[in-house]
Formats: sequence, structure tokens, C-alpha cells
Amino acid sequence: MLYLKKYFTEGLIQMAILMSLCGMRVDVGLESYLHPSWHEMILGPMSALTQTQFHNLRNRLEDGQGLHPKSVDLDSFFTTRRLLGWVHSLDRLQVPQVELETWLVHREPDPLPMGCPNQPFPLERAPAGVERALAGQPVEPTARLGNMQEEEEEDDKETSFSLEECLRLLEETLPFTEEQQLSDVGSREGDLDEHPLDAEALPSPIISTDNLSLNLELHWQDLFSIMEPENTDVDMTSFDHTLDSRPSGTFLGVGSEALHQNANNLDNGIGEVGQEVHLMGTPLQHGLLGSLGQPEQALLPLTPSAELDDHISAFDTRDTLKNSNVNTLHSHPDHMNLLSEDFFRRLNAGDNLNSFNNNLPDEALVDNMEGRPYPANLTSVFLVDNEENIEDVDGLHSPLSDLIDDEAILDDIKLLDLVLEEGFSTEMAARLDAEGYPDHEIAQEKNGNHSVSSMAVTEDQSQPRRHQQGLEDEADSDSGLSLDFSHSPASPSTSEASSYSASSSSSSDSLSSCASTVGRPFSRDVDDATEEGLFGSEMEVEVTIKQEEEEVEVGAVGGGYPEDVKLFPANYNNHRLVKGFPRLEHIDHDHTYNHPYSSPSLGKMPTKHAKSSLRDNARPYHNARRMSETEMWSQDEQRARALKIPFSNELIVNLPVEDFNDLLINCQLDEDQLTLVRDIRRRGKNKIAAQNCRKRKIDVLVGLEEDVSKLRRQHSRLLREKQEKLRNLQEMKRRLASLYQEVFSRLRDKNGRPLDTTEYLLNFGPDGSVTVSLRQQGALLPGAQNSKKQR
DNA sequence: GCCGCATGTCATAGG
DNA sequence: TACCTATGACATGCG
Repeated sequence: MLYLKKYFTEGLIQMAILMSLCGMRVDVGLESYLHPSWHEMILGPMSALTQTQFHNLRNRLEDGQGLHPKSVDLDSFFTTRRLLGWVHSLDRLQVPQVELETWLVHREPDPLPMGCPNQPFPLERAPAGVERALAGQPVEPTARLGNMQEEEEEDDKETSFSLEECLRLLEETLPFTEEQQLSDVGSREGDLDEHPLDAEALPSPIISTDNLSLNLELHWQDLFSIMEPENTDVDMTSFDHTLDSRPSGTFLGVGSEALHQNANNLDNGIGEVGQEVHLMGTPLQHGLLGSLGQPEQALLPLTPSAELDDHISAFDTRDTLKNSNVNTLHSHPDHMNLLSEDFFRRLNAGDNLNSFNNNLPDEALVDNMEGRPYPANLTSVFLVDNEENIEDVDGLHSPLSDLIDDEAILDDIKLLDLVLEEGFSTEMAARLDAEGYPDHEIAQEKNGNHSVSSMAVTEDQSQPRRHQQGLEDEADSDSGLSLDFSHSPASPSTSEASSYSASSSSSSDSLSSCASTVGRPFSRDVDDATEEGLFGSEMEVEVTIKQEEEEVEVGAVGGGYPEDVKLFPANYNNHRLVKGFPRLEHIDHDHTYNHPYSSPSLGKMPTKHAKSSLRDNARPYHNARRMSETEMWSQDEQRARALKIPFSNELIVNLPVEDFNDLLINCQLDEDQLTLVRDIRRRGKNKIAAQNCRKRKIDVLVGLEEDVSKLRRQHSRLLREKQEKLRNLQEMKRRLASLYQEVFSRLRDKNGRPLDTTEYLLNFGPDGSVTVSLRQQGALLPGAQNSKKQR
């Protein structure tokens, strides 16, 4: 009996110790049952240890007096404090989050002394239901926690825990590892149900009942329903501002922010905080949950003890690891020493920070984006996104990008726009519009050769599509290829034939009016060109004409050049304008009949043939100054002007032979003039022919290259097919050999023995029959007839 | 000065 | 036979 009583008594004592360890006040009056010596022996002089919170890190009292945390006088001390807190709480009525903020402000400047082992106020200020629930909870410490408590008791021989130790203990206790954090990348929100903080993953809570959870959840909901409309400001501005304005408020701020995170994740936050608090200890549990769970509780004078601060620190460290609020932590390096080295290292490591970034809540990201220093990986993330967006363009080369990248096209567009805007849109366009020129007439006039305008009309009538191409084409067609008159270089004959055949009467008219034409063979061109407008190269040449005219003073027959050169913008003489515009650039090298005043070099004696042809009529120009090619006249033009040829070179070149002959006859030219005119015609046609020839040659080369590429592709394809056929053939041979072997293996001689493959062979008949014969004799075995197989 | 390219020109063959 | 076209070859200018 005594044994049982002793056993029961000791069991009660042990239970009281455990309850005390859990933060519950245990007043079982052991003193009345125990002899003082026993009491001393059982509880020892360190009996206060039973009520010492192992998570109490700084056992110092507020007033600074050296009250030992294990002293039994602490009970009365905290009772007094609790009562004072009640009194102080009566004069305040504040919004919870404001209270939180005030709490932070008041705490930091002068950290309260530590060591409130059994600080009861959070518990007592907790809701009654919670308190009852807590008070009535069966104490079910897990083995792990028990071990931890034992360790803590051992460690508590020292006066306090360092935060590092607490963190270390936290990390050892929690199964929440970095890997698990990393595994949470991409699931920062809403996945906390699967978070390692789940009940399965956490150590079993000391106190865990459904009622408690329900009450806590209700309190959380009440809290968040109040805080929700304002929590954003509180969390993101007030807390940050508070933290920034103070040197050492990090963990409170972080903790608050972490609480906010939990507030945003209500469903998960309850479990997390609750379990976390359970793990960390009762004061924190009740302090946080009690105050946060009930708004009015937050009005309590949450005397910010260092104990609570440390709880929050530990809590926040844990939660910070979860939420990876790197920014806030990083903004307060003074408190970095409160973190474990591992965490610190990860915090400063770029690659690890990436994982933190991945875990960053949205608020933190926003915070980072507002200018706070954020990890480089965050930047890299954005950069990657941008690069991917760009890379998308580069990776998949879109036709549009190709088009945009084509500088030549852009230059062409720019130059074309410039030509249209500056060259034609202003003065000439207005002028032509005032003169009532229809579009096709404008296009004709841009050819700059009025003497052939009638034929040009015919040409345009025969090819109306050319007009539909707009002024650009007309301007381009007015290039120095002299194809503007003879049409496409690819089919000069056809175009010429069509135009000239259809315009024979027109040409006849022009011929009939030879007298008048002769009167101004070139000057009229000039006049027409200058008065009615030229484009691009013609304008450029026009200026050159005027300069040449002043210097050489060699006028055409009856020619008089108007001095309205300034009709055209000066930049039309700008050589750079033409650069990058192949068709206009080509004009620079065009020396001949393409336009009335194309300009080969005067001193240029092209070939021996040219020299021979020029010996009679081009010598006067030999003394002319050497000019740039853009300033030069066509040699034949020069010669024609020298010999007073009354036709334009275009007319000479492009007229049908009949009309040309009539022209020569009607104009009564002398021998030199006839020779020159014929040479001009010959060279002009040959020039066009040469251009066409070269174009064809290029086309042929391009076609050959394409053919080569096509043949190479075909060759590669044939090689692949050949290899595939060979592989198939090998496979067929292999299968045939296997089949042969299989068939042969099933054959037996008359004695029932397998046939020797070296002596016999199979013969496959055309009808599908298979016979066995001797290799040497080739005769059928008598007995083998039976083994004849029909395939 | 050399080189490549573009162009003009001549000679010539062929239609 | 005259004319035209195509083309090779050459010369020249330019970048």
C-alpha cells in the first residue's frame, strides 16, 4: 500500500513537473504532503526550474534587478505585473493592428529586461474559452519533446539560452528543411496545406484539441476580419516604416509581417502558428495567439518582454525561412547574427537566394520592386523573362523581324518617302495639280522626255498596270537604265515592240514635227524636265546639267536652258541620298541614254572602239575638266550636242527602225551626224542588251545555285534511302538465314537424325515448295521427300 | 596601289 | 542584207 501511495505521489509530482514545464501553473500544495527535506530533495533548490520556460532566452527582469529566474518570487512578480497590465489595458481602445504597431515601437528603443519565465499575462489575457481549453488540455508531451525538454533542462543549468541555440534547437526540432523549402518553389501561396508545418510533419503538439483549434481559428478569423481592410498598409508601410526608423526592430517587424502572411493564409496560418507556438512554448503561444486571436486582447499592455521578442524571433526565423522574407531580413543586417549561420549563408548566396525568391510572397516581391535591395536572382528572373520574350523573337525568326532587320528595305522605304515628300509632294505636286495633270500624265512627265510623251502615253495605255504601281514605280522606272522608255529590261523587245508598234502614228507625228523638234532637241527635254518635274536621278542630273552648261557652254541646237534649277531640293544632289537605294544608286553609274542628261565622264575614253568612234566628234570634250561621274554627261550625249544632233538619245535609241530611218531621212543629217546617230543607237541598244544579258546571267547563276542546292538535297536524300535499303536488305538476309536455319533444324533423315547443313541444302521451288538435296549431288534424298515442306 | 564590283562599250555570232 | 539580240572581252569608275 505504501508502495502504491508512494508511486502515486511520485506520479503526481512528475505530472506537476511536466505541467510546469508546459507553462501551466501548478499549485498542488506539495509542501503540505512532503516533508521540507523531501520537498527539497524532490524539487531541489532549483524547483523553479519546473516553471522555467526552456525557451526563455534572456532571464532578466524588467527592472533590472537580479531576480533569479528560478526564484519562487517570480510568481508574485508576475502576478503584480499581470494586474498592472490589466489596469493599463483599461484605458486603451485601439485597433488591433495599431496596437501591434505601437507595441513594436514601444519595445525597441529600450528592450525590456528578460526573464519572465512564467509570465502569465498572455495566458490570462487569452480568451476564456481558450484559457479553459488550454487549462483543461491533457498534457501529452511527445517523446521527442520530452527529450527536448530534458535537454533544455540540462541546458537550462545555464541562466539562459542564446538565440542561436534556440534557432539551432528549432531547426533540429522542425523537420522543415531547406530542401523542403526548395520544394515549395512555385507554391508560395495556397499550398501551405502541404507545407511541412502540417501536423504530420511537425512534432506532436503539446496541446492539441479540436476545441482549441476551433477557438483559435475563430479568433484568427475575428482578427483578420478586422485587420483585413487595413492590413496591407499596416504590414507594408507601417511595419516597414517602423523597422526602418528604428535600428533594431527586425524580428518584430518580420514577425508581424510573417503574421500577416499567416493572415493571408488563414487556413494554413492557424495550424502553423498554433503548432509553432506549441512547439516554441506556452507564452508565445498565448501571447501571440491570444493577442492576435482576439482583437480586444491586443489592447492589453503586451509588455514587450524580451521573452516574447525572442519567441517572435524564433517564430519569425522559422516563418521567415518559410516565407523567405529576405528583403526584410536583409534590410536589417544588425539582426542577422540572430540567424543561424546556415541561413545567413544561404541568405547571402545568390543561388540560394533564388530559392528564397521563389518562396518570396507577393508582398515581398512588391517590396523588392519598390526599390529595396533584392537578390540578384530576382533580377535574373526578370531578365530571363525579358530575354525569353526577346528570344522568342530571335529564336523563331519571324518574317516580320526579317523584314525589319533588312536595312536595305528600310533604307529604300526611307529614301522613297523622302523622295516622295521632298521631291514631288510640295512644289511639283502642287504645280502639276494646278495644271490639271492627271496621274498618268504626271507619270509621263516624270519620264522627263517630252519628245516621247506620246509614245509614253501609248506605252501606258498598253501597260496600264504600270500606272497602278504609283509614282514610286514611275520614279524608279525613270532610272538610268533607259528602261523607262523601253520598259522592262527583261523583255525589252516585247515592250518596245508593243509600244512602238502601237505608237507608230505617234512617232510619225513626232517625226512629222521634226522641224519643231529639231528646234529644241535637248532644251525641250530640259525644259520639260525642269518645268514638269523630275524625280531622283533626273533631278540630280538636272543640277549637273546646269553646272555643265555653265562651264562647257555647249548648248544643243537651239537649246536654251531655263535657270530654274532651284526648283528641286538641294539634297537631290546629295549623293548619300541615293546610297542604299539600289535602283537610284545605279543612276550614278548610268552614263548614257537612260535619261536625257546622263553623264559619262568627259575625259573618259572607254575603249579603243570608243576612241575610234570619238576621234571625229568627241574631241572637243577632251579638254573639258574631268568631272565626277554624276556630273558627267553621256558621251554620246556630248557628241550629239557637239554635232548638233536634233534628237534626244532616247529617241534615237528607242525608235523603231522604220521610224528611225524616216527620222534620219527627214532631218537631212550629214555623214558625221548619221554616223553618230547610228552609233548612238547601236551603243544604246547594246547597252540595254548588255544589261539584260548580265541580268540573265545572274539569273542563270542563281538558278544554277538553286539547282545545285536542290541536287545536293536530293543526293543526300538518295543516300539516306540507300542506307535504309541496305539496312533493310541486311535485315532480310538475316531473317532469311534464321528462317533457313530453323527450317533445316526441323528436318530429319530417315533415321530421325538432324540433317547436316554441310551435306544438304534446301531448294526453294517456284511454287513455294521446299525440297532437300545433297549439296554435291543435288539429288533429292529419298527419305527427304517426306520432309518436304510447303511454305 | 590593289581588288572587286558595276557599268559601258565593242566585236562578234546568231537569229 | 540590214537589223537586232546575246554575249564575251575590255576599259573605266568607285568604294
